[in-house]
Amino acid sequence: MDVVHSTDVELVCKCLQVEHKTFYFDLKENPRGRYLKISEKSSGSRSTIIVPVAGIVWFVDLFSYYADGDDREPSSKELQLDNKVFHFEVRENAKGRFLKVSEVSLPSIRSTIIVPAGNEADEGWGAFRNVLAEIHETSQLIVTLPDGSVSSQQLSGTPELLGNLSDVVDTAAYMSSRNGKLVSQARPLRDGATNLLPSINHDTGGLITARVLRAKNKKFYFDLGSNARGQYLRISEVVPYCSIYCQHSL
DNA sequence: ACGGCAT
Repeated sequence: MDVVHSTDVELVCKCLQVEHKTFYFDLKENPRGRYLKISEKSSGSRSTIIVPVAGIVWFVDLFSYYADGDDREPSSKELQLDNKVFHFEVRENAKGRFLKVSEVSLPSIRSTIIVPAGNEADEGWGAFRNVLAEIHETSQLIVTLPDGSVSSQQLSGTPELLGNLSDVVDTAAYMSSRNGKLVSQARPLRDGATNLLPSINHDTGGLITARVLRAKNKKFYFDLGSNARGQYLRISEVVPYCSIYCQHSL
């Protein structure tokens, strides 16, 4: 199924357990752009839809609509993006209510995931919406630079900063070990987090102080390096595998 | 601990 020798870079990965199902969210990037791969795994079987990055915010909106469901029966929705159409449809069977999300891309390739409604506001559709919203926010924090130069980005009003921070750091670790290119770091507004970031001093030609960041049970190493293509920041993490993140977060 | 969809 999956292409083993993929050149696509993983920017963010999250997973969500709903009832007996596990959903995997992978924000990836290749030269054509970014996309979100959403997979569901249930007792061996697995299905996947691919959402172009521009569609994530619409998915947040649509899942909000279904999760916040007022009294009347929610209607089916369609979302057209690039060359695909996504169909959203609420159904019910003996096991409960669920949302069927189908992707149809031409010529006639269809894939579907089934998202259980869940029993409370913060599970099922609501939890799904929250994960999508986090990924959307994180995607905006991550900037990949084609020329390998360092830049920092001033952001304001970012909630849940530490959660987003570790996502960004994971990305940086992956990208710098892969091709030596750089990922800019968002500057958190929360004091505790700000102090842990490497400092980039533009007055001294972008000198970076190496540091170690501990977040939860993870450890990240920040090191400044340089090669023929310029200066870069290497950020290493002890356990860089997506599947292990998911196990930890469950 | 499911399992839906639909080929």
